[in-house]
Amino acid sequence: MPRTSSKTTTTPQGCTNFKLRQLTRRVSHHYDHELAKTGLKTTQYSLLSHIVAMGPINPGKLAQAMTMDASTLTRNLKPLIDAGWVTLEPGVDARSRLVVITSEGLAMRSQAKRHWKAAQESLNRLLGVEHVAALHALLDASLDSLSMEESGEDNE
Amino acid sequence: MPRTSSKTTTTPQGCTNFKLRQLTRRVSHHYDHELAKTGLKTTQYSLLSHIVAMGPINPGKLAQAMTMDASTLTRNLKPLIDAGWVTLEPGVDARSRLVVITSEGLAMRSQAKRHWKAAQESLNRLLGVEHVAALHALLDASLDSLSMEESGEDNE
DNA sequence: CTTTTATAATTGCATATACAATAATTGTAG
DNA sequence: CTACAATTATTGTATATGCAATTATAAAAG
Repeated sequence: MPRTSSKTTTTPQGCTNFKLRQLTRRVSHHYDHELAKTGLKTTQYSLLSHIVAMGPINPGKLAQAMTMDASTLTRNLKPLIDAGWVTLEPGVDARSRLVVITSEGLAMRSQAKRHWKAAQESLNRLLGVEHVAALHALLDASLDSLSMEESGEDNE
Repeated sequence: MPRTSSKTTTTPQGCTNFKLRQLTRRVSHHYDHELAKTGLKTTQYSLLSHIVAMGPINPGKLAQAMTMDASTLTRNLKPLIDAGWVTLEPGVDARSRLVVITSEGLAMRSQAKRHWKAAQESLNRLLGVEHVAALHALLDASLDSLSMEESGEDNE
């Protein structure tokens, strides 16, 4: 007879990567709809927030903290610099730099934060706060597990 | 006294969108590392798989099924067409088209599937199968909830 | 039959993303 | 001090992503 045990029958179906990308598309759409009122993309809001929180910081460090490639960060900064929300200052070296928020950047982020909050709260309502909390926990745990990996697989 | 109830204290912290994008970057990196051996990006593998599964299909329908903008699909098809894995055939109308897999496309997808499987299984090991199953369930449920929304907010 | 409206896909524009290669600088071995 | 190695950021190239506008066709209205 077919196995009907209550445990260990949980082989994941489908592709984790596709599911993640698919949901990311929808969720980004949700936030963007709200943040559009400020002229910021959701990705730009995240970047701006990290700069505010992590203060003057090297591009490399910031990229690492946000889990993105350094070259991606360089390019994502450009619209923010062009808009005058952020500046690139000299660092301790002649090779290193410092990403610095401007007062306009602070004002923009403060305004955008209200819209972000609205988007987050309406998402909480749509999915249920418990659901979102559980999702956050799984996402954070997954990220941690994958960060371990990266450090310890130089076996060649 | 501060509230210490075991329930309803679960207000989600942080930004769902950022967490999703962050994990998506890492997970895509994981799959890409494995799929690179085939010359396919993970996104291309997903697209190819959907075309195989959904047979000759209109671009619009395919985009909808994959939760992506039609214009995104148009452009994502280009590399696959250039590589000869897919063709664009005339549809029932002179305006509609059909996305069709080629024999080379089938062969490529079959080869790539092995690498996808390896990537998925190593992810399962890294995160734990129970963990991945739970994540899938949450991602699927979230997507469903957000799909409802879209249909029913035409109040103007 | 012509004008208007709806449908299907694509193109223009802008951003997001990363790998490989490069530039610029600093550090180190000899 | 100089040749080589390591560090930090950027640029070249290619794909991923979506909104707004456009093209092309079909359907509906009059």
